[in-house]
Amino acid sequence: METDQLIIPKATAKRLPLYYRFIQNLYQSGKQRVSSAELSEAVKVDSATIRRDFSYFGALGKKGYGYNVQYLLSFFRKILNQDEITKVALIGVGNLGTALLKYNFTKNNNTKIVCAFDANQEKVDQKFGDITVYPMDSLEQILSTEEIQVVILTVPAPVAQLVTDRLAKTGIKGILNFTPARLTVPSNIRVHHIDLAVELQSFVYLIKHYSNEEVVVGD
Amino acid sequence: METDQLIIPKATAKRLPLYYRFIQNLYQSGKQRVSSAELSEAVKVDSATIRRDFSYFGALGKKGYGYNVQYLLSFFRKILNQDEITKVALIGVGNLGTALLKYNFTKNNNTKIVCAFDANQEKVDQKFGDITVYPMDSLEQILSTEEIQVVILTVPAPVAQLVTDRLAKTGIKGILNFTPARLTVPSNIRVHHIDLAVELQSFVYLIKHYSNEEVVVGD
DNA sequence: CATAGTAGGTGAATATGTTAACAAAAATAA
DNA sequence: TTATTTTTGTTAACATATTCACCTACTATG
Repeated sequence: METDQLIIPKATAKRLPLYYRFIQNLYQSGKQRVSSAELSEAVKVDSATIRRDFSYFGALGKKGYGYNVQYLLSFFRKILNQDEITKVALIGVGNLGTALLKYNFTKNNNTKIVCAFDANQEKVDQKFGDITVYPMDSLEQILSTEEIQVVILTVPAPVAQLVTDRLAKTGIKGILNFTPARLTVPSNIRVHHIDLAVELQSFVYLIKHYSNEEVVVGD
Repeated sequence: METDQLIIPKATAKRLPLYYRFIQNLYQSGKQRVSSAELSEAVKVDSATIRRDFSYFGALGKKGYGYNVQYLLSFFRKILNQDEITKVALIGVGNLGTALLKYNFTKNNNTKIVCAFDANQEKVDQKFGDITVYPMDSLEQILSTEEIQVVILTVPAPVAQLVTDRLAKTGIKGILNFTPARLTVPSNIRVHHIDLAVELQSFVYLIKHYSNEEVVVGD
């Protein structure tokens, strides 16, 4: 919440959860130490990039040895706020929304979808595990009482901006937008687009127009 | 398919489908011309970036006028191969897989999921529109006869690499990987990861650690 | 036809990200 | 202990991407 003094490059920040997950696996499998080379093999990120990423947080490893798995794990847990769960709401319980509700984000993760909203009366009051679907009327009220900061938006594209305008008046900090709409938001709200059609289409473009110089993994 | 002479920066390539979709909207709404500033407002990409992106394809616009919508549209249609549909297969008809099957990619899009696969006998032979679910046994055979080049992978993480190894022996060119597994593939196959848990978690990290210097949209 | 205004294309500056290469330090082996 | 190997952390080179700022060409107007 506090404006951190230590600013990590965005590209690095995006890889942190990936590192965290893999370090967890290592720990669970009983491994004591790991080198940047091994990690690289597993997460498909260049080992120099991994060392550079880690080095933003100081000297986490030991020369000639590598990184201590348990130490790394506890360090990343702190960095990624794993102890404090971030509450998330999901708006739009359609096909994708439902899939995300059933997706167990909390596993290996500090985020949890705690409530959902839908305009369709038939979907209201449905339950997905311990998540209840509420009517759109109650949006502002519940977001406020639940103190929700992040919203996953999976509504139909034509209403995306309308819903966003309502969200803009709440205490929301970020919108993870799965709709194709490019949202207009006030500057205190951050938007991250995951546009599945664009992802698929640009992937196809890449495949058709670039000879395989090299295996490209990740973004 | 041919090793294109004209190589566009990857960052630009990823934005092309976005531009295309918006130009389509403009065209359908009867607009004749558009400036990079207007486009910028709509797709939330800096206008200079848009002009630079377009300029890789030559001079598409006219100074003092902007871009002709119809011309842009037909140009991008060609660029993005909109006339030839790319066949896609989906493997793993779980929650997310099902959502993607119901997602109408073909609308505004040159890609179509033509078949699906699942290991669960109960899901085999189900129909989603005109898409049939086949058993995993028939994977290689159907991918080959359907001449499929791109696969969407939505299987459970523990079997992702196993399925990938089978895919590696087919004529597949690309895997759109929605599983958390980081796949090992031969160099003739391209992988693009969309890791929803990582996306959510790194988004939360961003929100918590970066003061809102500016609204950040997109990747 | 002249003039004011608009808006694309692009060189140059800046910003961001990745990677090779290597010195230093620690681990390991002999 | 000493030599050898391993592996980090980091400098410097490189690669990619974004943005500014401006020139130029065209449009629109009177």
